[in-house]
Amino acid sequence: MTEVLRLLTRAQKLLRAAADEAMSRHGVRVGQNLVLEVLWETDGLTPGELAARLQVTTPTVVNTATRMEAAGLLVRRRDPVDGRLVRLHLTPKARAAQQPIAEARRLLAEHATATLTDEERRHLNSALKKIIERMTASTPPPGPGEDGQ
Amino acid sequence: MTEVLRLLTRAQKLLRAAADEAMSRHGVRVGQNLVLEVLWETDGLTPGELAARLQVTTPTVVNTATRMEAAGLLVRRRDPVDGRLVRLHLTPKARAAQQPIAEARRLLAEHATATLTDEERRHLNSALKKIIERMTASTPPPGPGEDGQ
DNA sequence: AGCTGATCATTAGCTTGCTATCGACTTGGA
DNA sequence: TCCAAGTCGATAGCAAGCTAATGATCAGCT
Repeated sequence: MTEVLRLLTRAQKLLRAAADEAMSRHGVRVGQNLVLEVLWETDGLTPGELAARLQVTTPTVVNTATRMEAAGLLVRRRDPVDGRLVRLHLTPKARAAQQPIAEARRLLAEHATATLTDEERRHLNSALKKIIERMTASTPPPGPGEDGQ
Repeated sequence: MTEVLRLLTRAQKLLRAAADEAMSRHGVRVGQNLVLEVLWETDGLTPGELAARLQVTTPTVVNTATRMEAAGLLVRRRDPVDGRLVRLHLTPKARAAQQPIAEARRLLAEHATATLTDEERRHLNSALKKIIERMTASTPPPGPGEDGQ
């Protein structure tokens, strides 16, 4: 019964490691990749906005942004209107990486699911969505004695 | 196409967070839980053996073991025959936690997949297994231009 | 017996997540 | 106008993963 937890953990770890290796060939680590994907779409977001979109805490984005700034992938600019805000802007270097990184990610997904049929892929996606919905909806932690039925 | 990567990451993160919260109620963090599950079965393993079973690197086990030792969950004992080896032995405290922790894990898995049919669960498990097999078998990183067909 | 190479665990240092706290800035009410 | 409360980003510190380098011990060969 708890098998699915182990399988999910293992699969995700393998995929993450493969993604990190692939991204690293383009000078981007696996966590930074997600920030890039959002900023490619909408440049100049604040750390808080980014965190909300990535479903991650603000400190995580702040730290990642610091590393990316050091790597020359983005710059911080203070918002001229509201001095509390910081806006994250991609550099040309980050834009240049868009194509190859998106392609690498596509290839990885294709490779990982290469032995699945289209139907199996659909089933997998829908099952994961159900789990996600179940875990986010009200999030009642299953304590001993109560059953989230 | 890359949707499945996002879904897997998100689902695993939600499950890990829920597991961490549940385990923490019994004085065990989510990474330590895995060490416990192996040592409940086979006490006195070395860090290297544990790492191999958990599919994790030795330093990860060493660091986790240090935290668990500080938490009073296990003790290190030098192997009397081979002085290079360290054997990890669970304390009574760790054994006492076995029942509730295993139960919490079972409840979590049940809760997470509560909205899936038995068939969907089987499909999910088999799809994850296929992905794991695909990613471990020879592990050809999909570089640009070549296709792991 | 003694040295060399292999095999362990450990340490150092990194990324990526988290929570809790701090400091700066804005805003609304007195 | 000015102070209090709220809202941001940044920092500190922890867990858990990784790689690379260190250090201790064992084993095999001369």
